[in-house]
Amino acid sequence: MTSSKKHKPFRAATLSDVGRAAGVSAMAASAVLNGARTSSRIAAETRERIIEAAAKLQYRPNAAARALANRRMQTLGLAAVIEGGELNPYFLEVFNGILEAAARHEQSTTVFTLHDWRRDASRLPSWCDGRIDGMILVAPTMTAETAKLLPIHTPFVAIHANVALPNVVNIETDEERGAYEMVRYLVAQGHRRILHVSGDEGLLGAERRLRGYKRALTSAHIKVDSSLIIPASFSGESGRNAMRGWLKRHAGEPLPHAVFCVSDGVAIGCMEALAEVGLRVPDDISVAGFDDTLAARTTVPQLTTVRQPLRAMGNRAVEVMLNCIQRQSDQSVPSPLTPLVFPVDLVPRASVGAPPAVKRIVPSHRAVP
Amino acid sequence: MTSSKKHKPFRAATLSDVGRAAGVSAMAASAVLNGARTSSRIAAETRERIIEAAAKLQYRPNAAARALANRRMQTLGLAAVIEGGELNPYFLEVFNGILEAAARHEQSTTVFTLHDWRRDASRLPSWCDGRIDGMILVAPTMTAETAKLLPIHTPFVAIHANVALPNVVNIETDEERGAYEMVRYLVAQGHRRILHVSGDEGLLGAERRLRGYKRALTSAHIKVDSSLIIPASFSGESGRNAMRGWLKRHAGEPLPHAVFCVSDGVAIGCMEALAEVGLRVPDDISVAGFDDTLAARTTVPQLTTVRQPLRAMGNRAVEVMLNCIQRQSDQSVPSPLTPLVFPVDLVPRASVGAPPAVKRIVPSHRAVP
DNA sequence: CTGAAAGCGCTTACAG
DNA sequence: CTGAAAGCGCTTACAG
Repeated sequence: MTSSKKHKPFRAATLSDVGRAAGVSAMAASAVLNGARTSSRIAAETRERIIEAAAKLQYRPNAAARALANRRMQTLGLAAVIEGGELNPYFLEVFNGILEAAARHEQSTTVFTLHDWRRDASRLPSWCDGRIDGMILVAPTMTAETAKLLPIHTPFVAIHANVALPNVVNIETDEERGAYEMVRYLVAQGHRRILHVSGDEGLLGAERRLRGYKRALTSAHIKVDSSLIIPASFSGESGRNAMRGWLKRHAGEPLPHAVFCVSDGVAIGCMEALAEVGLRVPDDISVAGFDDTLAARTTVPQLTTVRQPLRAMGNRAVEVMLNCIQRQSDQSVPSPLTPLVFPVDLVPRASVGAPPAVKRIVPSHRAVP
Repeated sequence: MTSSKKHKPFRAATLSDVGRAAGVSAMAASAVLNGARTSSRIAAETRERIIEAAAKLQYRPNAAARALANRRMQTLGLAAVIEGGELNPYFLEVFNGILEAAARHEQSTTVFTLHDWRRDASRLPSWCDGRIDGMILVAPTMTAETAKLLPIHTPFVAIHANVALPNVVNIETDEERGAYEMVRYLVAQGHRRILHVSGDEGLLGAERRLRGYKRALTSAHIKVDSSLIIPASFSGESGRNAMRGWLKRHAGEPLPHAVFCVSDGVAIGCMEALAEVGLRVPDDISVAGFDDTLAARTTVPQLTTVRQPLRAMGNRAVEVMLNCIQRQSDQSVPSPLTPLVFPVDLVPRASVGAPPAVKRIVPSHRAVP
């Protein structure tokens, strides 16, 4: 193989290549092509030549070189648990919001997956090695102590942390109120025996939802019955199992009028378990979820749920993050805008009807847009 | 503020810092900490000191600097349309497979979202600027011409491309066989009048499924009746409209025994249209889908469908990609392992029963785990 | 076994 | 208005 024909991998054009092609130095090219500020210093005619040369060579500034010089990768990290046999629509919606806002601000988004927060939180620091400028934690389950070990150079924003994390901007929702309003709504439809399929104990979200459930019952003068509170985790499978288990243990006893589930995923699992034994929703039993993920609209019947503005929260996480990053180099930049606690909304759909005992003609429910 | 107290942003430790702390040069530190090959050259005692210093300083090699020197970012790009109802579960499963394999190979995954392939495919080149080492396209819908414009420096792998893309490794499934087997299965249940609600014309997936449908009928000596093939796109809404339209146009005529839909979304739309006119699935008419998305298990009855090994395909995409990247610098590396066409599986659930005319006692269908 | 040098491709002062 | 220089933090030959 001769030297001139050597089959070395093609390389992308660099600033020097562009400069050479345009008969100027690399930094003149830099000023025109990348430098926002200094670009005006270059003569209009030189400018033209440089831009032309860049187009011809398909010049694209090398991200790694840029990052090294600027100490900014223009990339946001996103750490989450996204697996579990069941698909995780919660994640998808938050994710959409983050990607959307990141793209709007011309940031890339790099996704890091954990199998389990407790076990894998220790891996977070290793990802803060210059490949991202900040890290958004989605539904992290970690102790405040662990959070203190996060590298100081990297800003962190958490959405739905299980506890308020130190050194981290926490973004959350008013889950207790969401649960409260859902249960009040069920009561208003005539339900009194309301089963709650709960989330993992110790998770802030699960506890807030449980608190809302209890408070709503109490305020409606319905006694909280602990046999109507069954544990699950946030997965569809656990919801299915929890519902199956309850049905088995309470065979022959009266059904609950309604089931309020800690999440849509759990609610869908419940609906599967109910379908297995031939129970129709909402004719025989009503089911409600929480989150208003995409899946809530794909079930038949569609799921009554509590909407969290997941997308907007993802958006906000990015904006807060960008703000933190800016402040690293420029302390005069003002702090993130409040509120970081987002309100929630009840979304009535077809999975909740009147209880069988008090069946009556009800207007057909329709999806709220 | 005195100079010594200047509040400049903390910086992560560099190799020089580590070298200084250990009393050696930066490249000695580099050899020990990052260089796999040269590391043996360093005296064991020096080694120790360096490792200790690195630990104390929490040294982490800067990814951007490394990428610049190595021309490898250790990051894979992933381009997909992830919004819009139907596609999401599909995407999530592929995504999981990709993230899983990428993490196993210590690659980051950066996600790029498109609103629409035709419009946004032109943005792909701008992302190939050194921030990723290769790009995986998920369900791209682009012309072969557009694919030719993709930068030559970056390897591309596509999962479920709408047409075989040039300069791209294409990973697909045997959709024709999936459709074939589904229709054979319907025939085996006693169905002969089988309606096919098809997908967008020109999409490879839709055409393959249609071909499988026709081939199965022919092989069962059932004449293909073009009035039993109706067009839709891949959305639930189009399925609902297609089914409604057919029912209206063919009022008074005999119903099909079964409906084979091009996707689960379309099948769900069909089920809604059938429910509207009081037809029960599967008692009056059977319905089958394709994809085995989350939604397939949430309908009542659960949907008989065809499963594609999306997760495994995501895995394979990463492995093929890594192989391509290696071959860029080392041409002696062997080519990707076949096969790149994945088999599919029939998933029988409750939405398919016997046709009304040949109704007989059938064992109760249950969900396949 | 260890260090000084050059380079990856960019940017940011600093000279002319 | 434009260019030569130094540096971002690493790696890879090349000397000692």
